[in-house]
Amino acid sequence: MTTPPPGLRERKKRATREALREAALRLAVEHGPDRVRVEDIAEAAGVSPRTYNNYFASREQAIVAAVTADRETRIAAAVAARPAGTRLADAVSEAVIEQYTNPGERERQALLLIATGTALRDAFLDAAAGIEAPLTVVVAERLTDAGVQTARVLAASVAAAVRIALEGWLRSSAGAPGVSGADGAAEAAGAGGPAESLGAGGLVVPSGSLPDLLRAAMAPLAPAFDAAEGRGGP
Amino acid sequence: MTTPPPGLRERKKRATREALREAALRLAVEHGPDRVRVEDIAEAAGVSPRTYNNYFASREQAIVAAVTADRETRIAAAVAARPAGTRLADAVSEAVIEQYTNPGERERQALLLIATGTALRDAFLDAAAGIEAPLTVVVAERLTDAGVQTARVLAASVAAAVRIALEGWLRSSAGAPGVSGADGAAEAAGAGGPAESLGAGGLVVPSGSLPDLLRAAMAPLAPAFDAAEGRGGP
DNA sequence: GCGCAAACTTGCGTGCACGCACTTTTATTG
DNA sequence: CAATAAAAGTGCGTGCACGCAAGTTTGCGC
Repeated sequence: MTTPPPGLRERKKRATREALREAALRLAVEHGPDRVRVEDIAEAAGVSPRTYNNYFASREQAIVAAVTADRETRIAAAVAARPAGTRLADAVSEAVIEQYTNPGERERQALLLIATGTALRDAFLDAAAGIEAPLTVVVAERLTDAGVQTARVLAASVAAAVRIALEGWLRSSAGAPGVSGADGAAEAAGAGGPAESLGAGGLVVPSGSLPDLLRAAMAPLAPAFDAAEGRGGP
Repeated sequence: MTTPPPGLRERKKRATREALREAALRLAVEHGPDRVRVEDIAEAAGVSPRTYNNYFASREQAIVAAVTADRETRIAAAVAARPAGTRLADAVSEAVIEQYTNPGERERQALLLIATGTALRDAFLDAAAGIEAPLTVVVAERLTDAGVQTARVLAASVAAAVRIALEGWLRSSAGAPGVSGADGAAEAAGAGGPAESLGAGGLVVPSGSLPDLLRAAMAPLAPAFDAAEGRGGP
């Protein structure tokens, strides 16, 4: 029903994607992230440069994908796997933390690489937004009463919280610009006054462990989940 | 204290930015969004093409900025203007709706233009994320007990809710791809099954008015704001 | 007024994203 | 198994984002 035979066509696609991912990561580690051209990655994967962009929309996405892989769908699956009676807020929170808790050695090396430059960092944070769509599906399943729109908002809020936690986690040696991790649009406003003072002052958890940061970031959303589930107080 | 004299340098910058914005919008309306090159916009604003990118990171940003302008900072100001006793959730919600409720004729024309293509739509939604930083500041002011991290998450959630509302609002004639409006990262997951069925079924508010959509999108977050404020039940 | 330092602009060059048209490969149907 | 449809890969051309290293303007202290 799900995948009778995966189909030869599909296998080739996945193989190509994985080849590109790994080639991108390997070359980036070997020569430094800025000294790798798309042409090199494509060649290392045995494919045309043009084909590269059929798989990844930006150069950084390929590198980041080597770490991200299909984390999003696994999070959704992990949420769906929790028993039906559990508090949705807990189910989501634990599923997310569980999937972001990896002692993988290769991933740690990749993350070190990602933390070096702004471009890769942004791509990594953008990739984290990928959990929104799968999360919306599973959340909507449990919130049949509240409507799809509520599920959308809650899933997006979780994605935002994850992004914030990751931002805080990556903020170690490099000076992060400000509060928001969004693209240049914020700068266009020209306000640029008090935001820095917030970003600069490290009042909150200088650099705690990632699970703790994730838990702390998602905690404020729990009441919203409870209300959507119909749980009044406790 | 805020702006003793704005300074001649700053005035020129703002003038250049505005010239670029308006030139971009005018040319896009005249010749269609895809038939305007950066070179044309720069020339119309009397500036070098290279300088254009010193003000806007992408071609679409300039066009969108003509509508967005400094809406973000006005939202923050509107929140700060509410009396201190009001429920924070209401203050934020009303401030946002207030700033997105404009019967401006020129803006309506621009939004019609924006809705035509995918690129402009995405840029517009991205620009909406610009409210996050200013919102974080004002929310953090009122939530001194809960900590800055909570303010960050709540502000980001509001920004996400606004994005979702705008997505739903723009979904009229053009077929939107799915649930998430994020960039191509979601597609990389390969899940792509149930998400479409959610996006396709227009169960929730076929195309209500924007204020209603915004209100509905932000409503699920109200319990989170209440809890952060220390308000137990009501 | 004078000159200095910082900020803004600009030309140039590089790599990249992506539309279009075309070839090659895979899947399906009679 | 052949014919045909669908989909992925590829070459090419265009416009764009952005780093770098000048050139130019603005602000400020003397």
